Amino acid sequence: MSTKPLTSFFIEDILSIKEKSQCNTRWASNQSTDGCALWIDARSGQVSDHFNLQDTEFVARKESSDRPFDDSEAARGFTSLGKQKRSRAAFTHLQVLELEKKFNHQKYLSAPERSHLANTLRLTETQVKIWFQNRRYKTKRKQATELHKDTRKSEGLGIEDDCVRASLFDTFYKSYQYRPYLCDFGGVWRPMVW
DNA sequence: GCCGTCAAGTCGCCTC
DNA sequence: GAGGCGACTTGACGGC
Repeated sequence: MSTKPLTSFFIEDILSIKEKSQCNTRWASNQSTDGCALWIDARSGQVSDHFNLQDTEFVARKESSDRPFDDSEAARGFTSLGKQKRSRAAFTHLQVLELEKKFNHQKYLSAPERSHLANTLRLTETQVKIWFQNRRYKTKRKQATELHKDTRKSEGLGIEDDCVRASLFDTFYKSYQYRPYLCDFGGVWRPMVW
């Protein structure tokens, strides 16, 4: 594998990817304009070979090589009790990046959009669906935590508007839950202000 | 060893 | 009844 010096451009990208995705720090990627990507060891600062985005096998080989793999039962996906081990797919940084980009643009996908994204990222439609489901729930939980913090901060100061607004949003959210495609938040996902 | 993260599993609900 | 949703829970994994 050839290596190239790390430019400041890539350092910035690695930092932003690390902050955004909170994935492990070993590999970060940057898509270049010619549809290829550079894979960078974030610890050593070395850049790997240029490879085409379609070559996801490269990614799989690279990531699986990070872990020792032997012929034991565990390596074949079985526990000592003979039960099949549950697998946990780790999406590549590039996949997460694209999913995040799409999520920032729209919080719900139609079936064709999901299918297209799944094909583009070489994931299954179910994986894309579950990723969006989990991502929405994560966002909601984060918002709830922050609201709870704000509420505690403003307690006793007569600041109740936010709570009223949150309550209205909650009502809207519940009615919107099963009709997700009827509403477009216009890019930024936040509580609606009536 | 504990803890946080995250993909996937489960359950109950809703729409069509 | 199928398929999608939110609201959890579970289990694998990595960081400390």
